[in-house]
Parts: sequence; structure tokens; C-alpha cells
Amino acid sequence: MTQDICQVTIINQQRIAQARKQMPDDTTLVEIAETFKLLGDPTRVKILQALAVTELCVCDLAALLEMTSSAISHQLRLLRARGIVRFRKQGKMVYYALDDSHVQTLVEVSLCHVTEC
Amino acid sequence: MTQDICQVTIINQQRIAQARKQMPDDTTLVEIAETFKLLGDPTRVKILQALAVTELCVCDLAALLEMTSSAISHQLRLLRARGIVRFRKQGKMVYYALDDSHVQTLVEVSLCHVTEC
DNA sequence: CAAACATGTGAGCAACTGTTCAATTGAAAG
DNA sequence: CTTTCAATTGAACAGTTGCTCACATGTTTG
Repeated sequence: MTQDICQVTIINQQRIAQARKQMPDDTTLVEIAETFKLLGDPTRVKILQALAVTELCVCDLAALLEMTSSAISHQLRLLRARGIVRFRKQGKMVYYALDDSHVQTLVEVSLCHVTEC
Repeated sequence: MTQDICQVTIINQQRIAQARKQMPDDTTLVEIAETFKLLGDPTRVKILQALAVTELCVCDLAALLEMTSSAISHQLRLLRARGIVRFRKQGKMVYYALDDSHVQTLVEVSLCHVTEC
């Protein structure tokens, strides 16, 4: 037996209508959530912070974060898929860099948020 | 057998040192990730978007998002724990509202990001 | 008081996530 | 060509997440 959605008063129904009117469409909301989800992992945040300073190869990132390059590579794959980082091959190495100013802004605002600045 | 962290060249070690120097401390990075993780769910993004428009009770949110009030309540609990929303009791009902301007900024930037504005 | 109702909460469960491990690819060096 | 090494990839596995369901709490109303 599923729980029924409750009945609301007339006043609140107006508020609901107002909120619904200003709500972005579902696809947009899901994309927003997916963007945040991508930033919602310590490893990926560290990668982005590092790449905000300088271009680095997978190997460098692995050394910096003290993780296996496999783990880093898996995360870079996700960031690449979203167009957040770009890469450039140089021999055996692959250098990664940030490729999205919005994301950098997001991280900065968030940093400001947690450090109460 | 764990995979060894690779040896990097001198040049890249300097870059790593540079990146490490500018890297916020680990606690801060984890908190940033946790903030983003909290925003990284469609249900919670919808709740925040709705509350950005107007104060709403759990019941209203459940009706607006077409979900059970239990599910909404679980999510509000997380948002409350992070101080992102505040609430006010009025009889049986509990009205929720946004309580964090940074978060609203984050959602706005992200909306701008996904809509290419 | 009892009934009705909005909300909160804990257990359980299916789906997802991040890492490890093993194997592969591709480029540089012997 | 063979070896070496950076990077990638897929499978597997443990840990996490978001929802449902059942129940508890607290408030209003009869």
C-alpha cells in the first residue's frame, strides 16, 4: 500500500503553482544535479584544484594525490565525459587541464562557502 | 600486490610541489565535496529550487515533486544537517525555507552552466 | 479522551559509486 | 623486435545512497 500524497490547503496550492511555474524543466534539473554529483567526490575535487594551478599528467596527479594512476584515470574519464577537463597527448604521457570556467567558479564559491569567507 | 606510484620527472615534481602548495587542506576539500554531493541529487535540487521561490511545508513539497512526504522528509533532514534550509513549525505543519545564500549562488551558476547562458 | 493528520525515523533493499586488480593499448628506448 | 612504462579499461567488490514501508511522535479537532 503506497502512502498517499497529502491534500494541501488552497493557499499552499497557490504557492505550489508559483513554485512549479518558476521551476526549470526536469531535464535541466537532472543535469544540474549531475554536474554537482561530479563535483561531489573528494578525489575529483582534488584533481580539479590541482589542474586549476597547472597542467598535469595522470602520473603527476597520482603522485600528488597518493593514489594509483588507475583510480585517477577512472575519475578523469568522468570529468572528460562532461567536458570539464581536456587532455593533450605527449608521447606516453597524457596531460590534463581544466576546460570549463563555470566549474572553476563553482569550486571557488564552494571553497568560499566552507571557509566562511 | 598494489600498483606502485610511478616515478615522475624533475620538471613535473616542481609542478606537483606548486600544486600541493596551493591546495587547500584535506578537511576543506572533503567539505567542498560533501557540499557538492548534497547538491548532486535531482530531488534535493528540486527542493532547493522550490524553496528559492517560496517557503513550503513538507506536504507542499511532496505534492509539487509528486513524491511521498517520507522521501521528502529524509532529504530535508540532510539539507537541515548542513544548514542549507531552516524550518519553522506551525501547528502540525513544518515550513521550510532556504538558509544559505552561497548555495543559491551555486545552483544559479550551475543552471547557467547547463543552459549555456 | 480518541481520531485524524503532518512529519520524522529506522530497517531493509535495490541501485549506484569508487577503488583495486588484472589485462590491454600504444609509444619510446634498448 | 622486445622491453618498458604511462595510460586506459573491464570485472569485481565493498561501501554508500535514496526510496519504500511500517511505525512513532506530536498537534489539532471532535
